Amino acid sequence: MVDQLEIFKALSNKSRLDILNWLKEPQSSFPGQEVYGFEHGVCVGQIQQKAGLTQSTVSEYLSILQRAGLVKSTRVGQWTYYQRNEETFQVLSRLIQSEI
Amino acid sequence: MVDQLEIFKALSNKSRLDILNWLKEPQSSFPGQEVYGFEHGVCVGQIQQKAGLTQSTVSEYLSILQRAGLVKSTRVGQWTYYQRNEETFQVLSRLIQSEI
DNA sequence: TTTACATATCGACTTTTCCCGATATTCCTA
DNA sequence: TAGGAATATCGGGAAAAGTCGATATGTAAA
Repeated sequence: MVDQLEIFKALSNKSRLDILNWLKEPQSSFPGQEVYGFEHGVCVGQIQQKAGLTQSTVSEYLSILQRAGLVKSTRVGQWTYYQRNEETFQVLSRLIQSEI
Repeated sequence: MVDQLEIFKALSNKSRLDILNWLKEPQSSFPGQEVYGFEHGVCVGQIQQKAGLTQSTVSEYLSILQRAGLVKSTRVGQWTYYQRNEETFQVLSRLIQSEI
């Protein structure tokens, strides 16, 4: 169950759009961070560094993206890895074509 | 030239989403208003009544939607008719599939 | 089991958005 | 060309979003 409005609000912020874009191709967006591995996505710290925002802000933004269904997270040890939830993007794309 | 961020901001409001939806099928969304004709879209007053917002707010919202490229307007006499700009919706849909 | 680190949450402040009433502009008609 | 109707713009108060620093929570390693 997707909430259009919540998705659009989540997408109404430059930094959050950037983050989603970086997560499209983690290896090229976060070079030299292979040490963390990318199987589960990218961890908060890496994103924070690249975004140039505080840790709390990035954590908050990732929650917003997750609540909207645009990303999903996996906890591995002390790290939380985030990756895109492509399904939602597909649903949204179709929604815009037919529903909105 | 579409500005993603501007589009998403325009879509981040319940009333504006409603308006876009009403404009999908003017005849069924605005019954009994055939007197105005629908060739050029729907005029501000009709939308205002249905939205239950003030005239100034609706006018403002329509400007926001227009700046984002989601609607286009035609002035006919003292009326300004608004209609959807379907092209932008198609572009946006594809953008979400491939770019964002 | 204490410590150190990664992330999440909280409280506060600033900026933006929402939405209104009042006023201005545009255009038609008498 | 004066008046009236439709729309646009302006100024402002309230609510929401953006963003931070400080603190709490969870997890791993010493």
